[in-house]
Amino acid sequence: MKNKATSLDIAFQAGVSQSTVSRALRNSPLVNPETRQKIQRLAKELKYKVDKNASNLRSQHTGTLALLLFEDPTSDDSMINPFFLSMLGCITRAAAVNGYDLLVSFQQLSEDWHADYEDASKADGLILLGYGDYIDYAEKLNQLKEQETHFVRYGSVEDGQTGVSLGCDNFDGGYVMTKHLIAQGHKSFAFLGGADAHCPEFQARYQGHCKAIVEADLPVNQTMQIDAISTEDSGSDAARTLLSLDERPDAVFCASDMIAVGALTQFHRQGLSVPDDIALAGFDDIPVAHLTSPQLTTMQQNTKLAADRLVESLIKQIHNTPVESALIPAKLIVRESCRKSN
Amino acid sequence: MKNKATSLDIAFQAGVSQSTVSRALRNSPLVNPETRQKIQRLAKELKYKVDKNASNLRSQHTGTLALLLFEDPTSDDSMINPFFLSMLGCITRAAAVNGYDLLVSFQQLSEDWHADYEDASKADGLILLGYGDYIDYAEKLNQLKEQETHFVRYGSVEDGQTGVSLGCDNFDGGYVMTKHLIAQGHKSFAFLGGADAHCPEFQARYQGHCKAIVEADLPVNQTMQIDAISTEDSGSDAARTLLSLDERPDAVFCASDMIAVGALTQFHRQGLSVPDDIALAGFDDIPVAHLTSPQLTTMQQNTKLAADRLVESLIKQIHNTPVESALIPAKLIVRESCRKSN
DNA sequence: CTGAAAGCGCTTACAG
DNA sequence: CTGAAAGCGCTTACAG
Repeated sequence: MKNKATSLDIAFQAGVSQSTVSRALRNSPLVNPETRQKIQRLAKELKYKVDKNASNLRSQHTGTLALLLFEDPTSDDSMINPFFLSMLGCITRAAAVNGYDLLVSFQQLSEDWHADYEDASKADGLILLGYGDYIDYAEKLNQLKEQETHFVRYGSVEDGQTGVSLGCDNFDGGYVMTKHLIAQGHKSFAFLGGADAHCPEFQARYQGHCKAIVEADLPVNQTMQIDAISTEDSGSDAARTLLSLDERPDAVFCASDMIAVGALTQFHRQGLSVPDDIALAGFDDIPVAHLTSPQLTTMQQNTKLAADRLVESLIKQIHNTPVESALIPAKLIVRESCRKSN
Repeated sequence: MKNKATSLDIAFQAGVSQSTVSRALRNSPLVNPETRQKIQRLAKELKYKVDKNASNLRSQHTGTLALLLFEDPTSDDSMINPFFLSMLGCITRAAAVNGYDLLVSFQQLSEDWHADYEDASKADGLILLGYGDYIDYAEKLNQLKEQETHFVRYGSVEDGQTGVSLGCDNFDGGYVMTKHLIAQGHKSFAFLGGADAHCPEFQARYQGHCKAIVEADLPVNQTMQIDAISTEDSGSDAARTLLSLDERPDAVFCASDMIAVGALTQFHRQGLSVPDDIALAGFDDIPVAHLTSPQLTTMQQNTKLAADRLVESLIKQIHNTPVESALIPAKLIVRESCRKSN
């Protein structure tokens, strides 16, 4: 980039002041239409672009949003959870549509994330995305709040949380899926996925799952809840643990599709047929879910809708419009992996 | 963000000049170690962060890289090609490792991309990623060059291209895969994917494919090359067209895994068994490739390696170190979809 | 509607 | 090793 044109160059050529150039370029009504047109034409000719650093510095906002993606430290380094990848894609688009740039950052690499972004005047607001230990990061949310940083979180939505969160209605999702499983005639169940406060999203799915079982007067078997994080390997391990137990459930509900995919591989490896020997359900509806064999029945999270809401909510906060946390419903997608087993 | 601390606040509390604070914070050797420590401690206490806009404006560089992702306008709006999604993830990481921020942008939304980023002083350099009509965009590359914008492109690598490109060795990839198919005993082939200059990557894969066939003294059948873009639907359509022809090939080589996945679905729908009735191979090794049934034999593009190289090359250019275009080899991943059919 | 001037918060010669 | 000063390229009161 040599000899970049500045607003002064344009002012000189247009025979007006630099202030007028600045106004004309931002379509201020305070400028004569003819002057404006002349200036805008000149700007195009000179390939002039407003220097963002200068304008941001002066006006004290950035026109960019930052997306902080947390990753489970145990997850495979080279592979990002496809669900978040999909969210990332949709958020990028939503930000662009609203005229914001998007700064993307992975947060395994910096412990100081809570301060890094807005403090550095890089972004007007933050989108927080990812699994990760909720208990660890609840405190950082308080710091963000204290600094009056604008942020939205995608994740579990509960009363008393700091800041605004959007998230899938995990409890209802777990409930709906389990009702479906019961309606298919299944009577005993396993749940693959961590189900404690460290991972409140999975926990809510589990609680919804249990509610449906109890409502159907079926027994909840605690030993059938096996921890797993959202990776194929972890799902596979959990499935192996499950199959080593004395009894085998009719249906296995996995806290995420990644877990389900891992479990499916394990079931096949041990000679079990899905859904004939054992039914299998996931959560998320990631792109692979309809490509596995059998195709996976799952609860769909609408990533495009979620991304739009996230960006909208953040921009409202930036404009000081009050916003509230909200739940986004998940949708049951019935495919092949849960057909009645007898 | 209220009352944000500035370097002046620190200078005042430390009893030194603002210049010294600036130097101390950037670890300049020109500052007394004790003074430096005092200043750095103070900065931490006050949660001070350097204002990027101000420092970028003054020093005339941004510390950020911009990733421009082109998309095939025909592709499904809500779904980004998983191969590029994976690249996006790896590039984000690679940028972070090198101390750069990453601005992500989808380029269906702006025709003016060639000017938008570096000109606006948003980024020190550009990474160009995506399929898209090469002929359309070759000219824009010239504009970038003319403006002395730093950029790297991921895509086809050919002599006489403007700027520096990194890319998979598509020709060799097509060749290696086809040799494998031949070694499995297959004698007649179809190729699913566009094979003209608008999509030079697919074209190169096709040319490598043909070379292997010719070398084996087998006939190349032009009617068996069926256009497709890299989506499931397009692959499925191409497979349908293929099956409507008079003869059926032993093996189908798809220009991408997405095409292969679509083709697989179509074959199953028409009652064909893969690989027993027809062998199927892909290209990319996207995450679903090992989850289909049968698992897909494919040529793997190492996205992590590619991302590292892309970022490295761009940073070198920013530092005015000369860099060259280069090819990254693809790796044959043999799975189940190509076993000999008899 | 327009211009002159201040100033956003830094970095970096320059002088000591 | 340190400080005073200039200046990056804008936006925005302020005065006309």
